Amino acid sequence: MNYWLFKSEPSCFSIDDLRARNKQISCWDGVRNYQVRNMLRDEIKIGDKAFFYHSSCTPPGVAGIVEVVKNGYPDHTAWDLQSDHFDPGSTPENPRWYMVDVKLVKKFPHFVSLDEIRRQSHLKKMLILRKGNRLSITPVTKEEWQVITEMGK
DNA sequence: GCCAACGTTGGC
DNA sequence: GCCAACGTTGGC
Repeated sequence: MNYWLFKSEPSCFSIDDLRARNKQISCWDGVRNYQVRNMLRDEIKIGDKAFFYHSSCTPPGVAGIVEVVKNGYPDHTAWDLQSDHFDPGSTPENPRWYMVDVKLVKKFPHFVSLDEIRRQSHLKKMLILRKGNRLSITPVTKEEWQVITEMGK
């Protein structure tokens, strides 16, 4: 079982939006980066857990935990003309983009801000802290997982 | 295959 | 709104 960090802008899709969903399950759609696509298609599996990270907001940080409940499958928003993520290069016959389904495990009682993460010596190597990191999904080590989970209590 | 121009991300 | 950093695009 692997650990991940999933970024989302809360103005677009927040942890409370997920909580409001039927069964607190949602597809994680809209990824349009090949490296992250490969993770969604090949590496991220049912039972994996991920931090739900709020980006481009004040403050940014980890809002809670989700669990993967469906393995990678084609992201149909890519062939939806109405979607912001429409991509004419992707078709049902030859899908270019993938997504997984996630289910809310918990919203942290204590939101773990980026600032707190930065100040924690055990978290210095997190990819989220690397300048210029452009991946909306990044792997998380077991130690990082445990530290942040503890901070969220 | 190079690389300049452009677009996007995301913290501040 | 700024801007650094990176990915993508497209002409050559």
